[in-house]
Amino acid sequence: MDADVIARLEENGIQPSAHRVAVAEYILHTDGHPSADEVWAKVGKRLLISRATVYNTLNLLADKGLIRALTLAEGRVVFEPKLGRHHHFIDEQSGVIHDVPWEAVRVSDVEGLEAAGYDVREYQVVMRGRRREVKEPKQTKAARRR
Amino acid sequence: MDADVIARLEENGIQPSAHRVAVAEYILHTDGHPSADEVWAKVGKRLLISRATVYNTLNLLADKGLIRALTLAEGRVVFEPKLGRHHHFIDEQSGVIHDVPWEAVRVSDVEGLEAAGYDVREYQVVMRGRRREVKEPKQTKAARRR
DNA sequence: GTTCGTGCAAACGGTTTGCAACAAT
DNA sequence: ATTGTTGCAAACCGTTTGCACGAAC
Repeated sequence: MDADVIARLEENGIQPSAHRVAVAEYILHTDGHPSADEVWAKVGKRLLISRATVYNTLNLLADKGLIRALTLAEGRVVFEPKLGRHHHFIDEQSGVIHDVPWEAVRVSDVEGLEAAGYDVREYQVVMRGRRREVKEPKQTKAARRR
Repeated sequence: MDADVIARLEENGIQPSAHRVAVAEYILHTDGHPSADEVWAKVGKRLLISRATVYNTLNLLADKGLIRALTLAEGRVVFEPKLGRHHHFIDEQSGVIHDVPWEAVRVSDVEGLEAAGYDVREYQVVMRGRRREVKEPKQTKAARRR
């Protein structure tokens, strides 16, 4: 169950302690964008773990590139398992962040900024608005995934 | 000098007290992206003003749509005078935010997300990387403006 | 017994809030 | 007098840090 998670930790030079594995298991398998406190609330149900350990572990995972830290909404950092490039859509009412597939939006001419002195290492489109209900669960799911 | 600023405040139903005019004058004329504390440091040199008043005023201006609050970097909110649409480039070393002209990058197919249940009200491209020095000041300036 | 990870509580930094003083109408 | 604005300090909240305990090699 956590064999693959342990493997990933070790590959990245992280000692797979029980606590770290628990945090990593949760954050690597979520498709949401939980804050550190939310991770703590969830993982803390299964074993005794302090906020500090959760924060430290998440930062460690982020440093090693296993997950990504996002600061899109105000006042808090959220984490997501690092899966390829994608864009983000933020529901203005609920604050919920949705992943938008890379191919769903096309961005062009970013290379053109090179000449103006901008070495763009990464970029994404950040969208804000409202999320509507959609009839077909297939569509919704496909858009939500990745 | 502050006649136009006062006018803009009144147009938006904001009573133009001396303190509010001072804050508004500063934030509306900057082309940077100062945090509330930075605004306080600057405005505080000219008149006695408390942090609370600066924070309250900036939030008020943001609520009324005169300026925009951004949370791109972690741990702090920065403000910018609301001038049309543009993108943002964040220097990963310094944290400095640069405005990138709307036309410099083209984004297409955002409308296509409508069908997937996303009512996109606004969007922008957020880029991260490193800012290089550029020989021609003309180029640099043009890219930085707006 | 040295090294590393953890829990706890305190510290921290940016932001907000409560409240009494103070305009201005 | 009522209404709204300000300064100050305290509260707040997410996050980090210091430290002593404990497990593992």
